[in-house]
Amino acid sequence: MSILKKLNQQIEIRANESKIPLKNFELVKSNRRDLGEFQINDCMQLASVVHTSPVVIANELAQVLEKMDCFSDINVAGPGFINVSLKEEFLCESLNEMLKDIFYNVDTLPRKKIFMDYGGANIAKTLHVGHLRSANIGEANKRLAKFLGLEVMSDVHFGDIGRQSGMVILELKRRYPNLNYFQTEVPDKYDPLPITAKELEEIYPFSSKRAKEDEKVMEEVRNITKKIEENDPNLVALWEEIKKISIPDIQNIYKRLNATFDLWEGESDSYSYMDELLHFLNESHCLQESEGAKVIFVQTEEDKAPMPPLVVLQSNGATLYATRELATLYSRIERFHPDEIWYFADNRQALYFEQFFRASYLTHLVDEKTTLSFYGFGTMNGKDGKPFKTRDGNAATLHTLIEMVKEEIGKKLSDKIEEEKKERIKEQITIATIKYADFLPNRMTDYIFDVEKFTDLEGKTGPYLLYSTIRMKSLLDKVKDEAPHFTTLKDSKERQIALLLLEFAQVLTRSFEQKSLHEIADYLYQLTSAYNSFYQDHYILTEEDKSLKETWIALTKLVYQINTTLLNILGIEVPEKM
RNA sequence: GCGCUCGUAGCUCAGUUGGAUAGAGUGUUUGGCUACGAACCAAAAGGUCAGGGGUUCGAAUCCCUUCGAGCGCACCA
Repeated sequence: MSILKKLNQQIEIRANESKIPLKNFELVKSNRRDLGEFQINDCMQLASVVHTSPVVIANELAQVLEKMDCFSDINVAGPGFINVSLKEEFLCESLNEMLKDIFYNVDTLPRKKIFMDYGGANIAKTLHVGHLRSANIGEANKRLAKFLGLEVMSDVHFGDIGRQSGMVILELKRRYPNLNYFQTEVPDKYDPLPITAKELEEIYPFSSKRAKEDEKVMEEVRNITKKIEENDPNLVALWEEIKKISIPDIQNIYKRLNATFDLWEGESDSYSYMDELLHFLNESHCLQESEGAKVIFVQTEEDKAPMPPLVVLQSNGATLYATRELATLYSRIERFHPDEIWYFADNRQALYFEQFFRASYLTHLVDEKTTLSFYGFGTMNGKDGKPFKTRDGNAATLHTLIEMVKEEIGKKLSDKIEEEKKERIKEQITIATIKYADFLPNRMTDYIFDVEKFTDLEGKTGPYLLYSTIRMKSLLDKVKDEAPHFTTLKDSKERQIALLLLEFAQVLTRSFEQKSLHEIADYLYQLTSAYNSFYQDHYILTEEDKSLKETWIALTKLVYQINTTLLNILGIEVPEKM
């Protein structure tokens, strides 16, 4: 159990023994550092429960704390606040334990199996900046969950079938009508595809625009889409070829972003479970006919707003996104038996996921013990507040963003780095810059995509964290033979770092609960910046006071460990030099 | 129309299970490299927490209301 959690529990138990009914007690980091390191606000609320003045309760609680031997400077202030600081010995002992094993200050979780769905790239559409969030947030949550002791598994869940396939194939047919995929009989051998990944990227938006402008074209798209679904051998073969062109590109970008997936499956993989699913849904008697389509009604009496039914089969009998999602869920439950399934996607899909979840429970596709969760994230907008588009009207590709940032990094890279290492280091700093900038805002809120924000290399940025962490490493390399140990913590800058180190467990737990990494991102900056300020004040290597020097090295070592641990959770690599 | 999210420093964002004096980065002005890596450190200036009302010992945070923004609302994904 983490240091502060242990402390909180002890305080609560002892307070209860003294008839002070503290509940869910937590020491709060003080925002009045002049009065103490932690504050206790609970006495004001307790006053109305026990019908005593808050100051009287505060004084009683202060006496309990006095006996505990880990606090100093206990004082009651204002309407009933208690301010306390930690004793130097307690702080040193705690940090020494943490130095031995970082998990001394981590609250691990009971083992559970989590299946995660993030990424969501579409075949034949290049990844754009909007895909950054899903990859980053999903991957970091996966790493965080694993770090806290959960069993996790992830699937990229490609959008590899559906209307877009109809769109792309129709346009391909228009441009290359003589390809033998388009003849009626099945050829002995299919023609090689004459297109590159680059052309593929251009085809989808082109075709999509045509279909939107002309209902006849849209009808053709629907027909082709349906034919693929009905297993038309030529069209299926063609689509498989298109996937082969598209997927390596996508995988490459995910790899660059350090996003890893245990499964590289797609919506189309759900087809092998489709018959079973439809049979299951029929048996559940939840499927109803409405306006020619087969739907599941998911509205309940408690709903204040209208909740549209989930369409499972279109009027023409074709499946859609929801159907494939249900089939995918069916297969995941059957194959992996997860305790929880987490979906990471844009907030705009919130209503859809609500329908999908309700349908899943209603039909008993999942039982009540299995938790389905949707974790939405904000949209990445341009400066005009609308989803980000470049000047030519298309969304900026992730590839372009990465290369743009990389160019800036290249300009600042130290000349001392060996030529053969430069490329790799440049890449590491680039990815760190982009990822860290993406992690800073809260998961839920929309944020403005600004190239300047991503190409900024100073201040609260990825390069700042890398630079500082590398500098710590460089220092530690110079003192390898010393035995670092906390023996004294008096100076306010050192104590501030120490308090931040104690907070480590809480930061992890809160981030995990909220599935938002901005707290970890912010904590990394706070810790690093507190350390840098301390670093500037002292020359560690030449310090003559031995116990002071040992403590400072211990401090450096622990901050370094926390930094590398957290950066790793965020999916950010630390280069050896920069 | 109904619903969801939001409005905090010039800009970009934290802070919302109610706590004391609302924070950071950036930008502006200024100071610090012959000592462990200056992609660093230090200082100043910058606020009607969109407006109004309410709840209470206490509100950026909870409730009501006005204004403003974005998103979603069955055969797309």
